[in-house]
Amino acid sequence: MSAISSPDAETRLDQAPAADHPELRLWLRLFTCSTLVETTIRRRLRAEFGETLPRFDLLAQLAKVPAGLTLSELSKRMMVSNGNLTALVERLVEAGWIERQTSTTDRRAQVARLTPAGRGAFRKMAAAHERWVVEMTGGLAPHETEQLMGLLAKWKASARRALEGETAA
Amino acid sequence: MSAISSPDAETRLDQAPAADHPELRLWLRLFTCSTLVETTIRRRLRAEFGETLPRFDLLAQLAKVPAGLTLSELSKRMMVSNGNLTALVERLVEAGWIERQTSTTDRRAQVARLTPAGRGAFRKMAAAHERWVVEMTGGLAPHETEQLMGLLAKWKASARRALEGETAA
DNA sequence: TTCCAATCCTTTAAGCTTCAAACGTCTCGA
DNA sequence: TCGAGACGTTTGAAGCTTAAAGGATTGGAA
Repeated sequence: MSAISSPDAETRLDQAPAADHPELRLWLRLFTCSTLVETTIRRRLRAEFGETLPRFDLLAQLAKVPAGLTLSELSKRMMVSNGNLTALVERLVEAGWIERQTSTTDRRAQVARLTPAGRGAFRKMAAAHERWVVEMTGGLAPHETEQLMGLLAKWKASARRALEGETAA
Repeated sequence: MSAISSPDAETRLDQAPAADHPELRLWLRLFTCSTLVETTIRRRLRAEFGETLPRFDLLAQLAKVPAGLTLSELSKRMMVSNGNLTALVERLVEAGWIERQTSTTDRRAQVARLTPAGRGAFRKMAAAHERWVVEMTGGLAPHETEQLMGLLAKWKASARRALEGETAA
């Protein structure tokens, strides 16, 4: 996480801002926002629950699907690579938060599922997590939240469109 | 941070709304946006230049300050921990992109500075980086970009306010 | 001057992350 | 029914990340 800067081809010594493209400034600002909130959540999760964000995220995904999810499905939803999950799941199994077993219908697939202990632990964390997010977003009026949702949706669509046919290029 | 590593055609990530607080949905959407753009930049940096985002980010910071920066100053600007920089700087020195020397005024401090080779390499990457960002933001009209900038600024301020006196709590 | 707290950096341990390669399993068509 | 290719997962190498502990240096107070 970091503050990505701009080309700044001339490396002016005087004024820092530099007349970057508005798109670049927007990306930088989004990134800063995201990092700020994410870092805070990460730090508090560690301090108050001794957990990491990836672990919390995995529990959250499973909490939504009592029947469990395959690792592939999990990796898609969490937007991380497949290889990433193997160790993460392993650690959560060790902790007793989740259980893992080979799918009954496809012996290639591993299905992960919350244990009762895991569900309980997650509930406490989720409540705190929600408090934190609400607190950090408190400065926005409802209509602003609404507006932001719309604009971000548009951006997301735009970015995805730009990604289509990437390999074809 | 990536799920897009293999362009699997379909990306049905947004599933059940789950009637959460609007703040939670907003945070989730911001995070998705940020991850989407970041992952793309990361992947392309690797594919086209064989570089990572942290390395690019560090070069970008130094490109703005020809006289160089101490590692502490760098860690603040990049929003990463101090310990993080030691190895990162070491690798960039090895690559020949930057040079490092003990500060002449404070023998505790290490000052990092771009080499000419590093500056050249950075310029090429920065140009591509800017193209990518502009491309992904292309779907937004100028007035929408403006609006988004304002709302994100407000959010950032709100989050920072929530963080004040965190230790005092 | 002497001493001590603050500052700067490095090291360490643990965990997260990716990509690429490898392995087992499944599906489907010949 | 057999084989090719697709799919789900694991492994390995490399790098990023943090918190915490430790060493060097500085600057100011007694």
